[in-house]
Amino acid sequence: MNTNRKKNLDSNDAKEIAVTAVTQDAYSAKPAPRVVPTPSVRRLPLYLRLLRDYVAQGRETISCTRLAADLRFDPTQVRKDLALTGVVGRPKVGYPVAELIAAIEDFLGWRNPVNAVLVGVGSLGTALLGYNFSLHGVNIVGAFDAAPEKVGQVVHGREIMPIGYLTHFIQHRHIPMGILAVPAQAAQSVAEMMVAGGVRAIWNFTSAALQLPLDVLVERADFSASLAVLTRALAHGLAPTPPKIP
Amino acid sequence: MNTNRKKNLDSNDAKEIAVTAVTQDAYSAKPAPRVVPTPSVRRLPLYLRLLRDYVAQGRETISCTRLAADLRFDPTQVRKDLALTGVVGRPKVGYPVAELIAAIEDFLGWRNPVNAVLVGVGSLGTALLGYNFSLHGVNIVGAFDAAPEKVGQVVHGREIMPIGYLTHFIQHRHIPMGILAVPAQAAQSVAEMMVAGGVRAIWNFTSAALQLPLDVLVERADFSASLAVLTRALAHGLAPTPPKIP
DNA sequence: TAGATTGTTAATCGATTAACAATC
DNA sequence: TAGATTGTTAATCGATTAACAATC
Repeated sequence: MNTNRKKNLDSNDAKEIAVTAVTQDAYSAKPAPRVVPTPSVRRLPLYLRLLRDYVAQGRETISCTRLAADLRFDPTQVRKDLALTGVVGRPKVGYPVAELIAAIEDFLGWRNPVNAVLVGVGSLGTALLGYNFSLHGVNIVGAFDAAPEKVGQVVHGREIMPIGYLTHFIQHRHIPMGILAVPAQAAQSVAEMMVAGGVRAIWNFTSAALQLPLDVLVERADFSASLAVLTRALAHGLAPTPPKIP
Repeated sequence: MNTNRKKNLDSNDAKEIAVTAVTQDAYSAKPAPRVVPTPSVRRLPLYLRLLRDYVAQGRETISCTRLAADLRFDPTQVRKDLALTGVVGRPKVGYPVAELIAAIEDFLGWRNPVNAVLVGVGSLGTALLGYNFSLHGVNIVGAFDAAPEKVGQVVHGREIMPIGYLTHFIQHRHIPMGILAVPAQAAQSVAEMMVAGGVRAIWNFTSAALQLPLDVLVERADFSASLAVLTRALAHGLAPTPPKIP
């Protein structure tokens, strides 16, 4: 009981601060939690995806039990995650599906896409330009490449601009996000150009460890972490099932 | 001290079990830890990447302090992660770079690539076929697509086969890994064909929540989790820096 | 009503970070 | 040698899971 004292005090502090927040910000009935767990944020798109399926099936409410089963999550975890959106469920009934969808989209900022530039129109960059991320909160409004022969080409509706224009373009159009799809050797210098232009976040598809100001958010998206998990597992105990000869 | 008792007992158990493991498996001087933390496995490729740079710079040893600084990690965390590989460092000197590289590659299974099939040769699938993952533990040895007009085409050196051949191909060639790059609606059924063929792991680039036997490892690689983190942060407090007018 | 399901607090679990003796 | 750096244990932190009263 004694080692828990600190933790309990923390909980009490949190409650008090939350109450204060209500006083300060009378607009929202429920104060947003001060800090949102990143794992929860990462899971929210999974719920969103399923909720859209439920709508297509004509469901109007859904229980956390069902969501949890479909995702192989713990039901309590689902309840905690959904609570972040402020939507309340009804015992015995579940959560209103349409309301949840809207609340998650709002929570993630997917209702108001931010503009982004993409640098590096190789095969991955081309694939990214082909996606429409506008329902996922991002609009790619400019594409750049260092290769002179690529500049001027139109890929998925965007004309490729020279790297030399990058910083000015970001600055001029107040672009908050950069997508890095260049070769690893070029990553650091292109990232610096992005930051010089004023981006606040970088989606980094390269394997480079970027050295940037701490207030720039870098989200790693290179494949090596996934591959490490998969290959390590396969190399140690996850052998292929013996093929069933029919 | 009393709430910690359980935890301490656990540590002791671990030690005893580890000792038992040594007795059972006399080959390795240091027994591999029973369970390897996934976050550590995900970080190992980052070290590997930096270590290769250090080699290129002519370094023969590297301290965890330096690695930690370059990656903005805690030095203790780096020591813990590197300890997984079994490589020992020398106080005041650091870790031998070449040895670490080899040990990490071994640990991840990147010295002996596993075979994989890719299904869905759209823009992302094409990009993935263009990568050479053989230094990252994976060889894509077959590509499949449902569209009859794609079948027979050669993309990055692989002839696209019809989905109908998928299960047999996996079974016949003992392929342990499948890469899912199909539209979300097709994901579940293609995944089931992969499992029917005998894959033990699936690299899932779709947003679908797959319902598969629990002993099949599914590694999620769709973009929505990353996007959620980025857009949520930008929508709440990470505004673009005001452009500095020169 | 009875009981499934929510919202929330407490307990557990696991990962990260701090502390420090050993040592090169 | 002196002190930077390792290896490892202990402490902290944060996320997940269990428990359970409230309630529809």
